[in-house]
Amino acid sequence: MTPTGDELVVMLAALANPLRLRIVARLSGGRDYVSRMARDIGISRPLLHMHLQRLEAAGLITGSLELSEDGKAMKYYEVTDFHLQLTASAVAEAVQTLTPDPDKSPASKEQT
Amino acid sequence: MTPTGDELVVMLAALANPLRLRIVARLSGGRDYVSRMARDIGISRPLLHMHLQRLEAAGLITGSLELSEDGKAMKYYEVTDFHLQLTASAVAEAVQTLTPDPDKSPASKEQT
DNA sequence: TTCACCTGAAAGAAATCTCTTACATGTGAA
DNA sequence: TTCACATGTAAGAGATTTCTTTCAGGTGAA
Repeated sequence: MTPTGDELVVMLAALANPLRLRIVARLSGGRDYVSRMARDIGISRPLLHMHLQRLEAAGLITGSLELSEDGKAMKYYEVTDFHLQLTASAVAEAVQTLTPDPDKSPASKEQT
Repeated sequence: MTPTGDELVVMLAALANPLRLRIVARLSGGRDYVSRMARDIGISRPLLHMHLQRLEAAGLITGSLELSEDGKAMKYYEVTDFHLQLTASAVAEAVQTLTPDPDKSPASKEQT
């Protein structure tokens, strides 16, 4: 349940944007489909699409393609109930499961 | 105490980076000064300097310039005890104190 | 003086993120 | 058929982030 270090980075990066925060805030009030949100928020649909993908990739929202009564395909998104606890020690723990950066490790310099 | 929407974005952006997470993790184990951390972590001092500034600007760490016994200037950093609660509704609340995006507001189109 | 340590900051390359415009798909109704 | 709605994706400009290299200052000790 606790995200790995890498997952945490993805989640934080997804939330570290005003527009995406607005999107999450909006969806926390109920599910909605792409085109309507784009109209309401006042941004282009492709742009919203991109932000939604980013949020979904982070596991913060989920989307499902549904058919409306009149037969149109609508993609509804809703928030997942994530809850992250961010403190220095929580970060310290998450870092342990962070993919090592091949470059910066102390590594023995012998034997390439 | 609860950060505004704008502050939250800055904090999240500061944490949304593997290297900066490592820095926070390290400082959570005790204060340290710049050059030593750079050596240990294995990155250049200017680069570390930049990341530290970013974390300090977000209020996650604080630095203080001190004089060591042998008279050298050392900049020590330590973590602040931040704790962020990240949930959809917390985001919804923070968004209310987000600086409005002049562009995307519904705004009356008359009278430029 | 020269060396080893500490600090800060500027310049530029490379990668990533954000956003717009444009194109292509499908449906039901007029 | 054409319109109004829905979906997705690709191409490119512009801004930001990340990182290296280079320069500048300071201290105490050899």
